[in-house]
Amino acid sequence: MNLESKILVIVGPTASGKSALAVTLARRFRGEVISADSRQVYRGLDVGTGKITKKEMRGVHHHLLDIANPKKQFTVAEYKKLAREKISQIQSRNKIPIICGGTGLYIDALLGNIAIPEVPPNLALRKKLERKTAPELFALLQMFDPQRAKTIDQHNPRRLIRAIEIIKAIGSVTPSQHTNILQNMRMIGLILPPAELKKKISRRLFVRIREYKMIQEVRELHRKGLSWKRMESLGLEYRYLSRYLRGFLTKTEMIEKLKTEIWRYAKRQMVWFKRNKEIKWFTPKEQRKIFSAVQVFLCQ
RNA sequence: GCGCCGGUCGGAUAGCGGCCAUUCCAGGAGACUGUAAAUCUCCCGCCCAUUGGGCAUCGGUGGUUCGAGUCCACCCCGGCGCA
Repeated sequence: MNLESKILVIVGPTASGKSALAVTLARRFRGEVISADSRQVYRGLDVGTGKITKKEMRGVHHHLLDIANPKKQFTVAEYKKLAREKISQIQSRNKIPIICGGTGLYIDALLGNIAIPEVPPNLALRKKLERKTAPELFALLQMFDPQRAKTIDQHNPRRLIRAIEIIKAIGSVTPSQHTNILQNMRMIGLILPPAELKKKISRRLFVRIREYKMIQEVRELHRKGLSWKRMESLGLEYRYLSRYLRGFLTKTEMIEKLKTEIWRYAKRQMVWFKRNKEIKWFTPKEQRKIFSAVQVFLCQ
């Protein structure tokens, strides 16, 4: 096995310290970081997404940040394509790609654990289907593709619509299979006790709000034409800050709501990552252990 | 002191004599085939069980009634009004 083909992946819930670890590992083992974050891809979403700053990068190259217009929807498929390109570019420079992020779907798609049908979103169709109720959509799906209907969540309109969209384009939803799995990679997960993570989340939120930058950022995004509706769909900070700016929530309500919502998000991330048995878990403080794990992996 | 209103699962709330005590928030467990920070599901009084079953419970104590969270009396607590 040659060193160039190895890939490092860092995952974990929000506020667990992934970005800092990625920088440290990149500096130590000659790596470049590829972000795996569905919100940090957007330009202008900085404070709210906790995007790493130039200074924090400490000279390490970072990829797939600020590559998309927030007014337009970025998708997993684009992510996978771009990230695969970045991986080979980095490897051709004889460096180690370090994939780092909290978006489980993006990481699994990139690694090849989830197959993504080659069917782009069909906005017109979606708009039409959105008027239907979940039972109606499910009935349609049962008619078109009974196979897929068996495994889908029949209460989830978004999934049902996507399935129908695929069927309209290519006839049926092919059974999911592992495709093109990336070899030679090591997954490192950062985890800390719930109480500690909660505390970190609150503290970080408090700082971002106190320094006023986050509220300014959201106000500015809206001034530049990012609709409130779009903010809602971006979730968390953008959703609740926009509700605050529109006067639906007081500042205190907004902060409380955000704290609990971010915590719930962190739990969802954990649920996703926990089922991946390849991830080796560490606490952020176990840096030495992480170093030696990486060392061993790179030398084998 | 008098009058009015209210006291229901951690918080808020529905319930106007009988059928499973409702809904929201918070809490917990999960799902995930191009929106994934999104979207969706389940649990959330106690005990046992595989479906299910058993026992509680609506501030307190009595009462009316075949039957009471719901009606009555008194008491306790909170709010408002009048003194």
